[in-house]
Amino acid sequence: MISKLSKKFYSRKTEIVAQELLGKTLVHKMDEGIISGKIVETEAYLGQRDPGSHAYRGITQRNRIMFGPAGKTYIYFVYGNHYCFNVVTEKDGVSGAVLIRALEPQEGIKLMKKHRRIDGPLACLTNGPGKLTKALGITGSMNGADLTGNKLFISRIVPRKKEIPSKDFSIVNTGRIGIKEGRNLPYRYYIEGSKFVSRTTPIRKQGCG
DNA sequence: AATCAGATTTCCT
DNA sequence: GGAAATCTGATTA
Repeated sequence: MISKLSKKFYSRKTEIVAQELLGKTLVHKMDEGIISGKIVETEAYLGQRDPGSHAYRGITQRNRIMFGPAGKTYIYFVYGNHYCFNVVTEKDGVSGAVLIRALEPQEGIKLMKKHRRIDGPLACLTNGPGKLTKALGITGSMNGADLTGNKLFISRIVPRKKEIPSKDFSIVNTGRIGIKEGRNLPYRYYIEGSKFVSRTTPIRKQGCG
């Protein structure tokens, strides 16, 4: 049984949501077909207390979604080339978001390869924040979209009675990647041993390119 | 394996 | 003007 995560799930502390998103499935239903992947790596970006967060210096045109109600997407453009996909957390009026950094491809692998325009190993398709948005067909026009809708959402497997618990992995907690301020704060989480985490992971070097 | 330019938007010192 | 929550392809050893 599959169940979509509710607004209530997202309306909690950012660090909690970041950890609980691990193992859940991000789904994008497009005209071309369904694309989905298991979330294996996340980072928490807090509000005014967190120097690594876009929300650190208060509300701006770009980051205003982070201050609104939970369960929306916050998508921004970085380094002139890439989109990063976040989910908004916390109560309405409190800023916070979780960056999805890596997925393990599930459905629609052919479409992912088409979007990425590569035909390499599976582990190289969605192992980074810029890569996964491209593979799933997520663009800036979806900024602020509601994750409780039917096109783009996150779901969890609800185990039937007596089945294995849905969380059968350990979480590794480290500092965040790609930022200068607040880099040492322990707000990055990933599934121990996953081969699909982003390339700047000490776990192993990936020959992706 | 390591380093680096280039893509080029949004926000700030 | 310069840095930023990144990735690719080229160049150097």
